[in-house]
Amino acid sequence: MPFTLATWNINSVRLRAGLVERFLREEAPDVLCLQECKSPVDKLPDFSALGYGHAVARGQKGYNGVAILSRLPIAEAGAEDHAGLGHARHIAARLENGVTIHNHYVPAGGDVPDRQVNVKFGQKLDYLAAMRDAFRADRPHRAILVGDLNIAPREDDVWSHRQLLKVVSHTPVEVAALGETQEAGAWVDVTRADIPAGPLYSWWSYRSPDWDRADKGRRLDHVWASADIAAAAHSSRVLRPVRGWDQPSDHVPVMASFDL
Amino acid sequence: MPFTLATWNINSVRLRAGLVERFLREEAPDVLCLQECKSPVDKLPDFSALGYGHAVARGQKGYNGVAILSRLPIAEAGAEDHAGLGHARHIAARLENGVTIHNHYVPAGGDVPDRQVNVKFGQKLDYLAAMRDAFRADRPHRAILVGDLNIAPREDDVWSHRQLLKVVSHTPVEVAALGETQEAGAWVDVTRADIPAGPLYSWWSYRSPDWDRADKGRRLDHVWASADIAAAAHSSRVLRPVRGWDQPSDHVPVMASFDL
DNA sequence: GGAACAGGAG
DNA sequence: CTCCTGTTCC
Repeated sequence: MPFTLATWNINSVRLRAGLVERFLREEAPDVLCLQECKSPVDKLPDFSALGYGHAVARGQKGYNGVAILSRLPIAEAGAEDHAGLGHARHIAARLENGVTIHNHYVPAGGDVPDRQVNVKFGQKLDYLAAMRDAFRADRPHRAILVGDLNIAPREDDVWSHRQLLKVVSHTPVEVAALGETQEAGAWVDVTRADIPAGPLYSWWSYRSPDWDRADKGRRLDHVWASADIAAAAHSSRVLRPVRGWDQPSDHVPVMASFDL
Repeated sequence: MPFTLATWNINSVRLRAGLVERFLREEAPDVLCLQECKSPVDKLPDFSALGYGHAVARGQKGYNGVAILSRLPIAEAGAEDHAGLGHARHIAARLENGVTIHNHYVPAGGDVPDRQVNVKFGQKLDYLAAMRDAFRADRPHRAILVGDLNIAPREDDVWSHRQLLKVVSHTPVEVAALGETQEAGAWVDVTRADIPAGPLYSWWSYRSPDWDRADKGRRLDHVWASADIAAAAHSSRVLRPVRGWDQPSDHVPVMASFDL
């Protein structure tokens, strides 16, 4: 059975509940994974009227927060606190079709790409290492991993490879860490399998007013599939126009479909 | 020559520049006095395109701030720091027709109506005493005093006289202080001269979502005239519907006309 | 640039 | 409840 899935760093789900509604109405994915909800779980907006009667979430007061909204029943849910940060950065749901969805919000990592002087950068690397170790211990099957991984791994995932080599999100040490994580789970980058080459961004800073023309984007949001179901993936999309909606998130949704 | 005047505590003039515009278009007073502009003077919105080419203002960063917008030329402006609080709470303008307009934002006075335990209450009484002394020293002529005086003096100026007797804005000590100030300048309460009896409110708390139905208002905003021109006043109005505008101030405009 | 929080004020 | 000012974080 085919299904479609989306991931979106919403940057406050309560402030942008209207945008989420619009997206759900227009695109109607079977599953939407959100990051940076910035809301306690008991204050999350309710999207069940739009058909998303199945949901799991982890939240904290002003930061982080992840949620999975689903039109399909959720058989089981789980969450992990990778690297013991005490942050709401991961939630997982197994659907009744046997597919497990992991929704991650990897730490942004601060400004300075040096764990000696910037603890947040260390936490980011630790988080990625914890993910890696988990996949080594328990090889994912029939699994999809999505989220804001806060790393743009490829040269064509950023507007300027050279200018971003020392900028957190595109440094070689981060790209290597993400590569290890991906390899540990034998994850296939579904977006890049479908759209193999060329500039592709899912995030544009708020600091540039003319984001569309300047186009200084990065591909921070990802859809990965475990090797056994990767061939079922198709129709990947990065919904750039959403960045132009009223009062937008700085991230746009990334989607994929699976014939399972 | 007849002219109309309005006073309005706008609670951030930059946030509500659109409401001010709407009010100026719909009511077109010759003079609008604003309080709680909450803006440095150099960042005030410009209303000259609507015909208010004459303006004087005093501002400070996040608090207080008063302004007089006028369609008529301003001959002279002045300001006083009553009670030496260092706040932008008063500005005056003499129009070319010889009328002097005083625009006041009297301190709110905090929660506890006791100057021994609440310095803000003492400041409020001191401010009113300083106004009183100024009027004793210099009896106003051809003058109009408007503003948010933060006192509802009469029983029918509040939704419940009994329930507000110990609430700052309607305590006997404040009402007495306001009375002394009024008497010192022989000021006539123009609004109550025109609308002699019955409930009349210019402010409804934000804290009650259903302000209109509950109607727990207070008349905190006033238009006074010096005795020599009081007879020229007429057509007083309190623009209650403005409280229902989108993103409103908690105060509404109070207006009066003068045939001078 | 934008959103969260805390703290002060109304 | 809704401002403003800071601070932190992305």
